[in-house]
Amino acid sequence: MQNELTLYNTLSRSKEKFTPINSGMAGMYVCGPTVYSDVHLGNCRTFISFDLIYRYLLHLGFKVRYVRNITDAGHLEGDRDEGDDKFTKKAKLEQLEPMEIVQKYTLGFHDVMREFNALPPSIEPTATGHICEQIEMIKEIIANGYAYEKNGTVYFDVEKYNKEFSYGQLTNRKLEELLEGTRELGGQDEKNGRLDFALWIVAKPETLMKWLSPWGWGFPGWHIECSAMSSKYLGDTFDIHGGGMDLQATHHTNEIAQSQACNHKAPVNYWMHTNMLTVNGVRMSKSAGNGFLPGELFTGNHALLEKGYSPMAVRFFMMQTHYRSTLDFSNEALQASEKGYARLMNAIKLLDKLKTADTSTSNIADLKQKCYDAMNDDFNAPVLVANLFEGARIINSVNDSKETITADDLATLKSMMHSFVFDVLGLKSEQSNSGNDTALKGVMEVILDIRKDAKERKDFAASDKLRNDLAKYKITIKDTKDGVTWSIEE
RNA sequence: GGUCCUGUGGCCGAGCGGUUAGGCAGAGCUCUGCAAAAGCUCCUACAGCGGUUCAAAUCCGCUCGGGACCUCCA
Repeated sequence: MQNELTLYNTLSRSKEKFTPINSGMAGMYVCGPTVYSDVHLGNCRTFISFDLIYRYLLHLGFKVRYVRNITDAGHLEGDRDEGDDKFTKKAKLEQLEPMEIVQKYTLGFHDVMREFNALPPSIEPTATGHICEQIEMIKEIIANGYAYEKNGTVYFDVEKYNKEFSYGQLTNRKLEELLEGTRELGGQDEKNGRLDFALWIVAKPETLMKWLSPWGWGFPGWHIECSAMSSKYLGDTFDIHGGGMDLQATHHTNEIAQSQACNHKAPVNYWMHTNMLTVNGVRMSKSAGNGFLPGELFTGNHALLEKGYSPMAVRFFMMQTHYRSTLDFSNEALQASEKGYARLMNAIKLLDKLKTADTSTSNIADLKQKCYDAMNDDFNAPVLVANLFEGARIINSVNDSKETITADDLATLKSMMHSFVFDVLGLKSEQSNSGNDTALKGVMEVILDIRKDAKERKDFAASDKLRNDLAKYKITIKDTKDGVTWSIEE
């Protein structure tokens, strides 16, 4: 669509024109959640950012295969490749089977994504469903000489790999620098090198989630699942790999090393990283204990929240910040978004009621182009939103007969507003269902009729009482030139 | 200690060499019985100090803040 899509590639640290491997198609892999606890809002931001990217690629007409995994195995608590995996630990805590933990939090994750109106990915593979692929990949890496086995655990040999490839390329660091920042190996460590990481981890007698491998019973290391599943579904080299910025230095660095060591090819053309959500300037994270659960945000049931915010208000809040900038949470900012979102949606509702004229006072084609320019510039949603507000302004002005619009321009404006707001930004109307209730509609008609009579008699005390009483039930009455309207606030 | 990012009006947040970003809040006006909504107008900022340039929020240097990663985290 008008001009080309560019995106910021972490590999080159610059914006690049997006050229897919296969014309008209796009393969995208995004690191999904580890389902051992509830997703917090910070996690959601990443997935909502990539939902925007997915939606825009679809809007541009790309045939997109979007793969987002579910990590449901392995993933140790520390960096020492020992102890329980996160699922076993949580299972013991909640007295459930590990797979019950997985099921519980996977369902919770899907519920939250649905609330945020995030499209489901094309494929959502699980680590436990791809143990064979991971074992095969590890075997290949060992065969190629980049990994070694010690007592049932397989380690990736980072220093050997670095002799031929650049291990720190994603974060622009040299191996010597990385080694300096790592602690010395303790006496009990069996790894050869300080930076070596586990591909496969030996099971202990009490380990609950384990599989039989050529190296005995064990479970996969965290990084190998993404390498195995991305190459299975998208090929040895694919277009876009995304994830949160916190995964860049370790997880994605190791993914590149694994895939390169296995397939002798760079796995990804464009690496995209989304920035963190912060609270009072500090990153929201599970370990910092400053995260909210989406449910707490919707209900307002949290010490930091003054009130509840609807999923769409929150989504809109996120869309007003670029995905590579940190987004700082605050009640004030969220309330501003809530109002701005309502303003935008109200304008869209007016689109169907506008009267057309022989001339247009605004350049709609130009505005539409600006929307594309914003999104083509590394998915700049905040600028898109600014342009959509310009659209809202035009709609309101035409509605007030302060400006005019031709039928053709109105059709363009309408399709532009709808496709960008609903399809690309992924917003949806939060109109209460009760508004469609025929009984309620009837009652409102009767009430408004009574009020109309009162107003005609200049009995404003009576008409105001009706309006104020209805307000208690969050029903808003507006007297406009063309008559009375009513709506229910969520 | 190392690798980076960042500091924009009351708040959030784009811009990254020459234009009013935008939203919210605030003030005034128009419309209205009033209210709400909407429109118009106003509030015109870029941490500090130097430098480059015809021109800097935007590039360079220094100073002072804030943050991330280097250890599990989206």
